[in-house]
Amino acid sequence: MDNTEKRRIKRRQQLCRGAMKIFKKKGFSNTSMREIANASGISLGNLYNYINKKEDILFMVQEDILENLYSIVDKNTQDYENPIDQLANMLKELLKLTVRFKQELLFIYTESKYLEKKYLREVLKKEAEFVSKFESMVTEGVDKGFFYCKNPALSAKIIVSTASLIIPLRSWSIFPQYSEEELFDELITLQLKGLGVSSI
Amino acid sequence: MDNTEKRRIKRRQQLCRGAMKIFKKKGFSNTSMREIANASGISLGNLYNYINKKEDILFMVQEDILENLYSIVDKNTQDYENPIDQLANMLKELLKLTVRFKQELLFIYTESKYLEKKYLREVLKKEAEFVSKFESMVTEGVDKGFFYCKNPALSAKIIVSTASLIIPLRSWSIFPQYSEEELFDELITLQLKGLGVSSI
Amino acid sequence: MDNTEKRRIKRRQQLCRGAMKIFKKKGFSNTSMREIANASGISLGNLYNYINKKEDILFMVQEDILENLYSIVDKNTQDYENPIDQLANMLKELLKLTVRFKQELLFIYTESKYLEKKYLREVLKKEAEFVSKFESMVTEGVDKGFFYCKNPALSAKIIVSTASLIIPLRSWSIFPQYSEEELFDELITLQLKGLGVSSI
Amino acid sequence: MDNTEKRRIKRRQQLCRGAMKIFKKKGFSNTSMREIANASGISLGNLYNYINKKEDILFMVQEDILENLYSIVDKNTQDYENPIDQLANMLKELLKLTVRFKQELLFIYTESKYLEKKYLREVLKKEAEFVSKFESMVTEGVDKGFFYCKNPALSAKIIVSTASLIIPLRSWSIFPQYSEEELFDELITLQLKGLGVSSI
DNA sequence: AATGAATGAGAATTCATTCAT
DNA sequence: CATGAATGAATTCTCATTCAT
Repeated sequence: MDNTEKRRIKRRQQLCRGAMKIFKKKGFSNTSMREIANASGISLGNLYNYINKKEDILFMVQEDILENLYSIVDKNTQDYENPIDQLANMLKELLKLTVRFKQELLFIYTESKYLEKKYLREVLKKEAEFVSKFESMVTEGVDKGFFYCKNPALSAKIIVSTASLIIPLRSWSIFPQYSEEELFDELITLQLKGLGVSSI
Repeated sequence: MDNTEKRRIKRRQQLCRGAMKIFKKKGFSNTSMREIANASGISLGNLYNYINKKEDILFMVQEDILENLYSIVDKNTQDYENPIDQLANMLKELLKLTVRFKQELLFIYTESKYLEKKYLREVLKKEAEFVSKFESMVTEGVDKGFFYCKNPALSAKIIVSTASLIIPLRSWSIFPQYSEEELFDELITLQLKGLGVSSI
Repeated sequence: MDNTEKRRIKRRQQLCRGAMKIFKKKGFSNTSMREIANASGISLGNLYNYINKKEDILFMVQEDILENLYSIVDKNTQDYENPIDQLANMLKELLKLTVRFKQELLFIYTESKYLEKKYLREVLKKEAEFVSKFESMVTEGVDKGFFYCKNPALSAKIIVSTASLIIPLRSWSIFPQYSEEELFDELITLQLKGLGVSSI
Repeated sequence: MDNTEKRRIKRRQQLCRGAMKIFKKKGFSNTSMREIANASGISLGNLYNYINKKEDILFMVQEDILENLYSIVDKNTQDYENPIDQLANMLKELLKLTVRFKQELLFIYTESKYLEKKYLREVLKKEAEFVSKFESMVTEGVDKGFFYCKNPALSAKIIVSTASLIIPLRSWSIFPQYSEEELFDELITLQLKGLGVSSI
């Protein structure tokens, strides 16, 4: 990797981290390039050596978040013999991550619409890859007789969607009335029972 | 009702309908007052006889959507003797509505952050009222022995959140691979089984 | 006087009094027609039955103030045998009035520039008439040997200008350090001595 | 001084000079930012790199005028042994300057009301400093027996106010009937006699 | 005469992007 | 590559004036 490439990567990270800090507070549309420049420590003019237009930053930031997030999921997921434990564990890890990345995920959910087609497709693809892991897990569990449901792939989609969306989008309705632990337990139990797991 | 009041109501509706048409395409922040004026057939200057600032329109539109939506839910919901049928029916109606109001709901989920505190509280209150209906339904079902779960109110929140969010936010991942009917069935089955309903 | 005329006069007064209330606070340019309408109790549309354009109000108000002011001066001025007493008395009355009408006079001084030529000439004429009273008084006093100065008319102009301008425009520099009475005395003494009056 | 600072100073001057040109004709409130930009040769957007809001220009212009004016007064004022000559000289210089800066001074007198508190205080402080020079001059003259009056500081305020205000605000009543020279002489004589100076 | 809704031009200000240094 | 001044189009909002009732 030559120096040019190193710098590009460093700048890219500065940019993503700086931009996200402001995006959390003000959203993408209401954040000015000047604010992004200040927050990322890159001068306004220099920014444009690394992007072509403001929207590029939106994509970079979302990509950065998802890469970061999914790499953590991968790292934290253990292999269990039992598909039930496996799914329960993955759901719990996912939920814990949605707590940690609540704002970032909300940002992705609410600002993806400003991505141009090309970029949106890439983001959706990244998410679809992640979902497919759950699909195979559920399908396998069904095949092995641990789970029961009519349409395993569809059920997996529903379950992973629920776990991904609920905290970023509905935490206001759940916390502080309930604790994180309560929510995790209730949600995982609900899903597993939904898949026909009788006693947990 | 005097003429002034009549006109206010008519204008308000023009405004909500016109604004929403553009908001769907471009989001709130990227829609200009001029566009809203054109789309609603009210002149730019006259707009400000009915609102104080742009943000007021965001609130009016969201209020208009939710009132409309919840009034339809109420109208379509039948009373069943059996809490299981009752919940299944309400979930199905809700899901059907989230299909019909997919864009409007997405709009609410993604643009609420631009509401000022005062307005946001009102919108959240409206949503909370709706959720509470599910809560009493599930609680009742548990009391009567039809459902089983650890925390009925929390389960209800999870279920209604799932049904509300999944189509507006995840339809891209589900359709066109699966049909609406398939999704409805799978989702409702999953939730009911999650609540301990054995055979459906 | 028919009813139409009576109403015009009543409206004119409502308008002047109402408008001035706001002008004092915000100046002419920063006061909107709507504010003037509200303050004067005349509806926005109806205003335009009595004026042609906003500037007309500026003229009406200034005329109203000056008429009011000069009529009070006339009423309060007594006739003295002695030109010295006469001048001293008139100066004192004038100064007292500039205290009472401080804001109105400041308004005239600072906003006359927005009058169109035609109107400005009328206002200046009204003021010139008033000044000419001082001129004849000083001239007479010089003729009778009570005052001495090179150019009586010019001296009179200077003296009346001083007395008219100082409080509306310089009160911030004089009060609260000095009392009104102190200022009146010092100023009148200064002017009379300036006119060669030896002992006062 | 670095380039940035140099540019700021140059821009500031462009801005003051350009803005004043328009302000003279139309007053502050009726001058648009676009006109100011055009008159000063700075693009509309770039203006806002040097100010925060329109009102800042009002302050900058007034500061610029006063600094300019008072620096000329200082330069032109000679030191005389005799307080009488000294005061006469300063009054004459001041009057000459009020002729030269007639419009600028009128602008300050009539538009200060649009300054925010913070700025207004600064302008008034600048003026007060200037007035205080006259105060010490008169006080000294009284102490040394050249002048006589009850309250020297107050008399000084009256005299300097008269000399400052009369031409900017009353030239229409004096010229062209009288020449500048006539006015200067009459006014100075009047004030000195007012201070008890017997023969001039 | 009286009302206030309606109009659209114009106001101040912001902002993504470019460009000279 | 790095800087931040410069641009001018676009934004939200206001306002004098008109007009239908």
